[in-house]
Amino acid sequence: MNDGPVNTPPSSDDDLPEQLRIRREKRAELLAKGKDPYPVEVPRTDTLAGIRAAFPDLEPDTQTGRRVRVVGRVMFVRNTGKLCFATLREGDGTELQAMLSLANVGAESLAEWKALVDLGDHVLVDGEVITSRRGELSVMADSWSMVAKAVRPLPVAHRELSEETRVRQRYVDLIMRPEARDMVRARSAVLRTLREQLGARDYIEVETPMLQLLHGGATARPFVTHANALDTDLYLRIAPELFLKRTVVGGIERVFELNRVFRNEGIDSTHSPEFAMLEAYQAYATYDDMAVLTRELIQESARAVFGSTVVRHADGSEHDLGGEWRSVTLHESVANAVQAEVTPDTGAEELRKIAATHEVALKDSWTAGEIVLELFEKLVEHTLIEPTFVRDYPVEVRPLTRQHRDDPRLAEAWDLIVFGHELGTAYSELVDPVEQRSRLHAQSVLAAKGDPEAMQLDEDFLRAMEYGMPPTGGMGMGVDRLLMTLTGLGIRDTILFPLVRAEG
RNA sequence: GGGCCUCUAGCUCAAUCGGCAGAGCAGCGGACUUUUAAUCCGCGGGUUCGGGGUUCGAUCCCCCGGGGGCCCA
Repeated sequence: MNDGPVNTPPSSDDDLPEQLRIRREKRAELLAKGKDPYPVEVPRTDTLAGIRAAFPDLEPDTQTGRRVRVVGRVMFVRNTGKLCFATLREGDGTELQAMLSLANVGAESLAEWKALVDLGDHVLVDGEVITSRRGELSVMADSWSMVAKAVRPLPVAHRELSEETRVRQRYVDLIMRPEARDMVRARSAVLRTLREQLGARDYIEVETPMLQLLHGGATARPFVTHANALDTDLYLRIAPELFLKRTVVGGIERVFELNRVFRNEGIDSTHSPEFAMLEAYQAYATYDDMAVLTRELIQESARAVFGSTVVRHADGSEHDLGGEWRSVTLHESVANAVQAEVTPDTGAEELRKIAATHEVALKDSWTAGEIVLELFEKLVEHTLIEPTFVRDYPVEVRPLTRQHRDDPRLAEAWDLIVFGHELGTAYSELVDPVEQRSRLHAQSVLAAKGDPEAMQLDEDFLRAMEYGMPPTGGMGMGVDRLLMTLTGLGIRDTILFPLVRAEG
């Protein structure tokens, strides 16, 4: 709760804007007439969708004899003298017309309908399924009652909702915009698909700590909180990786977690401070195996949303994510972009010259590997539109990845880039506890020097690894990013209630 | 963190050069028994994001602060 004006009751209804005051008066009038504006139970017999399905194509001016009681939110009203029309809508967006005639409901009930029902109200209509003379499938009311009075008016239905209202008042966005409702369903379909597909491959879903004594598994700035009972600071996890690896050590050979991680960093159209992450680990697998898994998970997610690997973006464009995806090494991709030879043998000095000619700013402390990664991020990443696995990163930028079997300066790691953004990553995991200790020690030195993103030395994680971790492939993928890839929308459209600043 | 744009009625937006703050939808009153964003007649509705300044006079110009968007870091 905050103390914003939303939570502060006005001193009297007189202070309210006219339309809110009038609706409150209508609520009071219902109560005065002994009619509950918010009844506890609603004797619905049929959904609007059910009625539409049962009577798909009636002739105009048909009486079915079918008596129903339906509920819905009033989206449009067309009140005439003795015959009123209203468009009712239920949760999935299905609409059905209600008709109220003087002859059927009587003068008093019709007058109350006109006086007390506003756009946005939920109403119950008891009547017969008919079609109007114009052929509109309708319920011709014998009676009606209020189901839930809306005391705040809905936005105009025929204008775009402002960006701010869409995000701050998602409930309004969901009422007004089918695309907002579609996203909720698309996200659910993707989450269900990921779980089903992993389950079908004998992966076990686990839940590991979100509150952690040490943060690790990624390079990112964490949120800090405090546990009173332990009188100690805790971190909200930036990744589940180190606990999932402990799980693999324990013999759970195929394991995944699909839940929220938290990073105390920038907020923009591609970054949210809390986001949903999938991580999966498979013993006796490599980063090549994880590439196949990742591609299949994404392609199945596309099928779950679109019925096909062809995804449709909000701008109307279509993109086929089907088939095999191309791979390129990090150094090849940079060499191609800068039109010069760039290999693991290229020295830092040479790379600095290349960076200068392409106006890429570098830090003095960076190694050759770090410079190549910067060149990739600045010059290449946004150009990779079709799904591309970018492979074999410098070992110093992947502290949890094993050295490449063919070149110890490289790590067996790939990033998956789609539409110019990183969608997922995978490693052949580092499982040598001695090597892992030395890598984390280097990270902890960086942390001691003040790098807030460096990893901490997690002795318990190293102890687990000392018991022997099998060779393992691991992958991670941002679920919000996956939804963005599938829909072409920004991250705040994929998250139902994204973080927003407190209202002023 | 920096730059640019923006904030006006319930909602979406206007307002000329600094001169009585308007429209559509929504609302209220009236007419209308087949409407589809119903239509027709009439009427209300404003802390112009907040604070300060300049001015006879500020939605408009200046300063500080807040919210939102876009671009950059």
